[in-house]
Amino acid sequence: MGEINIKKLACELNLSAATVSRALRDSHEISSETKARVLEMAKKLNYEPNPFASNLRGQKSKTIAVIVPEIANNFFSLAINGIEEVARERDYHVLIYQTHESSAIETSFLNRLLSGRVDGVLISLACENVDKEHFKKISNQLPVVFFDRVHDDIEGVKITTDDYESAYNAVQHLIENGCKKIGYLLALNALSTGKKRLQGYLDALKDNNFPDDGNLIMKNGANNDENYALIKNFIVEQKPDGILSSIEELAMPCYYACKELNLSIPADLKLISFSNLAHAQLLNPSLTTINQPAFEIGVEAAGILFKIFNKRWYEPNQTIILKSNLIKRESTRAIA
Amino acid sequence: MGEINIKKLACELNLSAATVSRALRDSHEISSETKARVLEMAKKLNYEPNPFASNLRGQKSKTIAVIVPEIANNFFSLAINGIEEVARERDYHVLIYQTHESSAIETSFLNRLLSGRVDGVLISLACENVDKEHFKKISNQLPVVFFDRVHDDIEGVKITTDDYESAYNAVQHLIENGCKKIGYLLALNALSTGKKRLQGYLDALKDNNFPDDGNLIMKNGANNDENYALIKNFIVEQKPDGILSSIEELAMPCYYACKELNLSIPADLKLISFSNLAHAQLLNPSLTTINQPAFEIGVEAAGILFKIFNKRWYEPNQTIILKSNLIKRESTRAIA
DNA sequence: CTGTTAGCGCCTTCAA
DNA sequence: TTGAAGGCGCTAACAG
Repeated sequence: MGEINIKKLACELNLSAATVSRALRDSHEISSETKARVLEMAKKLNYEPNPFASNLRGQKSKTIAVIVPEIANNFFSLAINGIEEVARERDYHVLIYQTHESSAIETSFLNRLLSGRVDGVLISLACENVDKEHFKKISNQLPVVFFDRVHDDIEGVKITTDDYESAYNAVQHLIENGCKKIGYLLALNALSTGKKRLQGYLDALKDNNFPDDGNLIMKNGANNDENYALIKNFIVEQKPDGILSSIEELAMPCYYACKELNLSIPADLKLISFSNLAHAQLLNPSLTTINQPAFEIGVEAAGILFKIFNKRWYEPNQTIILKSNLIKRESTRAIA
Repeated sequence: MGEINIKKLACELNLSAATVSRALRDSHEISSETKARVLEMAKKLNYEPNPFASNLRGQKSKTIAVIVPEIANNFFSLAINGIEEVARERDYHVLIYQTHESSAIETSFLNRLLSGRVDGVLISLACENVDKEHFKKISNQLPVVFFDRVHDDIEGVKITTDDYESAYNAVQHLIENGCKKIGYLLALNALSTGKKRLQGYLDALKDNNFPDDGNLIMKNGANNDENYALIKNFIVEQKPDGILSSIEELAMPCYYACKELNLSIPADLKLISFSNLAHAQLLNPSLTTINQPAFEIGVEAAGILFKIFNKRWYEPNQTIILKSNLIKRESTRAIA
C-alpha cells in the first residue's frame, strides 16, 4: 500500500488537502506558484493518488476489461497487444480474463464487471450458445465492444475481419491450384464468425459447380486429441486433396494426421488455415494462411471503446470489417 | 456503473447496511434466516458490491499486476495463461502491462502500481540495464515475484528455468550430432537469464575442448530487420555448422537467412533455440527446441505471490528453478 | 443478533 | 486564491 496520501502532502506544504488536490489536477483557481510547490513536493515524496478513492468518488475506474477465450493464442495475444498499447497511451489499465470457451465463465466475468470495476469491456465471445438477453442487460449498464468472435443476434459495436470473403477466396485459391475435393474443418459454428467462414466455403464450391457434399465438412470435437482422431479419420475416409481449416487449432492436428498417414503437404493435400501463427509460412512454406490483422483489430476495438467513453461514437450497432490477408505459398517448395 | 448499492438493498429488506454487509460476508453473527433473505434479494436485484469502496475500506484490491516485455510472445502468453488461471481460482483480477523492453516504461508502471491499485506484482524484466535501488524501494512497499527474466543483483523471489543446464545440454547435443563450429545468438545479456544461457554455451564448448573463439557469439541488434542482416552476415563470415539461439526471436531471422543463403536446416546448419512456439517442432521437424515450462512458471509464480499474501512464504530471496525440456528432432527428416 | 457511527482517500460544492 | 465540510459505498468497532 502506498503510504503517502494527499493529507500528508498537504501537511508538509502547510496547505489544505483541497488545495493540493486542485493543484494536482491543474485547476485554474490555483496560483501557479502554489502549483509548482505542490508538484515538486508530490514528486519528492513519490506521491501516487489512491485510485480507489478517486474511482469511488468519480464513479470511473480508468480501467477496461478484455475477455477472450484463451490468452495463449496467436490471434488473441496480438489483439491484446494492440489493446494494451492504446490503453497505455490514455493511461488506462487493462484487466484480462479468459473464458476457455465456457459461456458460464464468460457470464460470471461479465456479472462481476457490472460492479463498476471497469469503464468498458472488449470481448471476443466463447463459442457456445449465448444468452442474448443477458448481453442486452450488460450492454445497458456498461459499454461493450465485440471483436473477432461476434454474434449477429447480439446487438453492439463489432470489429471483425472479412470472414466470408477470405474463406471464399481461400477455396477459390485451392480450386485454382487443382484441388478437386475440398474439405472444411468446422469450428465456431455457434457464432456468426464461424457461420460466415462456412458460408464462404460453401458459396465458393457452388460458384465453381463443385458437388455440395455434406460429408466434406468435419466438425471439431471437444479437445486436441479428439480433433486429431476425427481429422485423421476424415482424411482417410474422404480423401480430400484440399482443406480449409476455420481455425488454427484444427490445422495443427491436421498436420499431425498427415504426417502419421504419410501424406505430403501440399503435394498430396493442400491446407489453408485461418491463422496468426507468426512465421508459420516460413517454418513450413507449404502452409497457406489467412492472416487476420489481429493487432489492428485490438487497436481499432480499443479505439472505439474510448470514443464511446468520450461520447464521440454514435453508431451503437455498427460492424467494422477489417481485411484479412491470404498469404499464398508455392505449391511444392520446402526448406528442409 | 452498477446502480444498486448496499444501502438500497438494506432499504428493500428493512435492515441496516451493516447487517446486509455482514450477511453477504457470511458473518457468524447473523441469523441464517436473515442471511437467506439478504442473499435472495441480492441475487434478485443483481447486486454487485462496489469494489472500490471495499478496496478503499480494506486497503486491498484483490488484483495483481503482470508486467512483461511483450504479450504476443509464446512464452509470455503461456505464462499469463497460467497466472490468470491461478488468479481466477482465488477470485483475483489480473492487470496486464507490457514494457516493450523499455526500462523506463517498466519503472513508470511500477511507480503507478505503488498507489495501492494492486496487492502484488509478477514481473519478467525488460532487457536493459536495471535500477537496482528502485526495485529495492518497490519491493519494500509491494510484494513482487520475478519470473523468467530475472536479475541476480535484484533481491526477491524468483522463478526461472535451468538456463545454464539447458544451454549446456543443447550444445552437447549439437556436438554429439557432429557439429564442429557452433555459434551462439546472444540476447538478454543484461539479465542473469541471458548470462546463464551464455555461460552454459561457453562451458559446454570448453568441456569438449572446442576453441573459445569470441567471433562465434553474435549479439542481437535493435530490431528484426537488423537481426536478420546481422545473422546473415554472421553465417556467411563464420560458416557455423551449428547454432544455439538464446531466444526465439533470433531463431526466426536465422531461418530466413538460411533460406536466403540456400542453406538447408539441419543438413548444412543445425539450429537449436529456446522456444515456446506451439507446434514449432511439427511445422519444421528440423527444429530442435529448448522448451520452457511457461504455463507452469506462471502458475508457480502466481502461487507464490498468493502465499506471500497469506503470510505463508518465508524465503524473501529464494530462486525456484523449473526444468526445461530439450525436444530433439531427427537430423534430416522433414514433412514436405 | 442487529443498528449506529465513523472513516478509508479523494474531490467538489460552498463559504471565506 | 484557499479552506472546511460532506459524501462516494463499504465495513469494523462499538452499542444495544
